[in-house]
This record gives sequence, C-alpha cells and structure tokens, in this order.
Amino acid sequence: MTHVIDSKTIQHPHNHKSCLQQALHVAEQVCHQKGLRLTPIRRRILELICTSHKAIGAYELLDIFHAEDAKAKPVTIYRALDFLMEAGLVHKVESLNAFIACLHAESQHKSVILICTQCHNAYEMDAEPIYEQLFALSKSIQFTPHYLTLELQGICSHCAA
Amino acid sequence: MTHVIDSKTIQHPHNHKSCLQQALHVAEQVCHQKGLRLTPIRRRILELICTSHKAIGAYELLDIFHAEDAKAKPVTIYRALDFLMEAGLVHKVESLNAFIACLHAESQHKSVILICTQCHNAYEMDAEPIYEQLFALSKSIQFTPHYLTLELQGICSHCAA
DNA sequence: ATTGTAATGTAATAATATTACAATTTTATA
DNA sequence: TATAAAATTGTAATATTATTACATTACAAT
Ligand SMILES: [Zn+2]
Ligand SMILES: [Zn+2]
Ligand SMILES: [Zn+2]
Ligand SMILES: [Zn+2]
Repeated sequence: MTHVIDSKTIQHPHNHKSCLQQALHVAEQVCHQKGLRLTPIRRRILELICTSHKAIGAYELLDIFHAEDAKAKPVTIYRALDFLMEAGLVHKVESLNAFIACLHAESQHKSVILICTQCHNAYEMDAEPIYEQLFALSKSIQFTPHYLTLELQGICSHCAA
Repeated sequence: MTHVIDSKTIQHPHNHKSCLQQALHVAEQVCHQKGLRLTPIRRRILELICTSHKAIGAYELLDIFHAEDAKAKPVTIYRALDFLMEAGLVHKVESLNAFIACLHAESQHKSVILICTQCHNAYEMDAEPIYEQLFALSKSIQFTPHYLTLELQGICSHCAA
C-alpha cells in the first residue's frame, strides 16, 4: 500500500465521487476474489459509510438506512458492519465508536487512522514501518503481537490553513 | 519513563501489592503536586482499578463500589474516571471500553498498551520513539498531531509459555 | 459568616452493541 | 429438478456503555 492519504486531495476539497466509486469497485473485486457475497444491504451500508470521509456511527447509518428499508434494525447494521470489517472494507475507529470505509482494501493494510478533531474527517495513512517497529519491540519482551489499534487525533491541513 | 513493563515481573506472577501501593503513592504525589483533590471516592475507584492488571469496565467498578456505597450510580464512576484520566492516573483502553491504572503517572507517558487476549491483562510499555516517528510522519503531510491511541493486542509471555 | 467553587446525590435517558430464535434465500449436491 | 445444508435476513428483546440535568452538600477563600 502506498500512502493512502494525500494532503493535496483527501484532506482538501476534492471530487469525492471518485472516492466512492473506487471504494465500491474495490469492494466488488475483493468480494469476488474472496468468494464473499456483497449483498444489497451490505453494499448499501458501505455506500453510506463512503458518503463522506467522516467516521459514521452505527445508529447514524441505521437512521439513514431505515428510511430506505423500514425492516432495518440495529442488528441489520451491525451484521453488515461485521461483514464489511471482516472483508477489510471497513474499519472501526475505536476512539470514536464509529466506522470508516477503506479506500484501498485491495492491498494489505498497516495504517494509522488520522482523525481531525475539527472537521471530523478521518483517513488512513500507511504506517507499515511503525507496525514493524512496534511488533519488534513487543517481541523483544516476549509479547506476541496480533492486532494494532493506531489512531491519531489532531488537526488536518485543511483545518489548520 | 523507562520501560513500564518488565516481562520478568508484571507479565508473570508477582507481588502485586507493591503495584497497588506504588500506584496509590504516585497518585497522592501527583494530586498534591497539581493541586488536585484525591477524594475518598476517587481514591477508592483507583484502588479498585489497581486490583489487578486486567482492564476493568465502568459497570464492573460500579458493581463493586455500589456494594460499599449504596448511593453510587453510573455517573459516580464516570466522574471519578474522568478525574483520574484527566490527572493521568488512569487510561481508557479504547479497544475494550475499559480502564487501567497507570503505574508511572509521575512521568510523561508515550506508551503503548499491550493487551493479552488470553489472560486479559493489559500493561503499558514505553513507546516514545514510535510517537516521535508517527508525529513526524503526520507533520510531513501537514497534519498536526495531538493525541495518539496505541493499543496492541496479542499474547503475553506468560500465556505463551 | 458569607460567598463562590468543587464535588457529590439523584433521576432519567442517550448511545452503542449483542443474543436468541424464526423465516427466507442461496448454494451445493443427490 | 428436488432436496438438504448453509448463509442471510427478519424480528424482538435485552445488554452494555455513557451522558445530561438539576439539586444538594462540602470545601475554600475571602
Ligand atoms: Zn473523498
Ligand atoms: Zn479537519
Ligand atoms: Zn501487579
Ligand atoms: Zn496473557
């Protein structure tokens, strides 16, 4: 994975339609490749998450989706989220209890999530060297690393300007 | 801060009383120094968190504390937690929605929280170089870093053995 | 003593997430 | 194609985590 974030594009106003198209296209590909079923519900939830770069909560998703499908319940959303996360198409932002779409699910991820506390956008940036060092460090004390939560809050370039 | 974790001690069975004493002693010092009031409730909640190295949830704390003080309500716990976190005596483990005591609150912290998914113990380890690199990386794309969430799940040396 | 501030009491509610079981749809295979 | 197995969705209830609002009490500073 190259730098997923590009301060010239994602942090600033940009043609967001291409983000959405990209994410959905990759999702189709990944699911086909892994033999997973991107059902209408799952696809729609992914679309809703991709609406912006702000992390979105499960109940916000429910509010929107319920207007389209009155049968939708919390578990409808959580199931879709579980599927999408399992497939690597969506990430949970633990420090916000909210979710973002992965724009580069096709490749491996060792990323940090950058969260702007002003505009509330959240994006991934490649951080593979960080993972490697941290994993090495933990191994040096006989701790076997499995999964890293790495989220950086701050002010994005657009909001700082 | 030196290495807060020591695979020879905290990860393995150890005289935990000294962890507790240490944490409470430091808490007294820190509060005195910063002009903060470590009231009986706050002190007791800290003690309860220090009971073990497992991260503990707010409602687990409430269950225990309520048995000692029938007036206790959720907000009693959350207020104490807010105070303790603000004072740097307790950290929230975002990926668990639970809390741990800081054993070295007297010094600055740039730590990673190591979480064993088997025994559920959680400890801090110094990770200052990681912070520096990540902060530098974020600045290089004009993102101003404020606060890092850094939690590593895995298997501790005791459980691996 | 008086007054302002911080801490706690009390009640209600909001926000996030999971469990259990039934019905339906899809997939596999006889 | 018919049938069985597996995956997905429907539905209801509930569990878990966290906050808001306002009253009261304790503490600190004049
Ligand atoms: Zn975009
Ligand atoms: Zn911003
Ligand atoms: Zn200990
Ligand atoms: Zn362990």
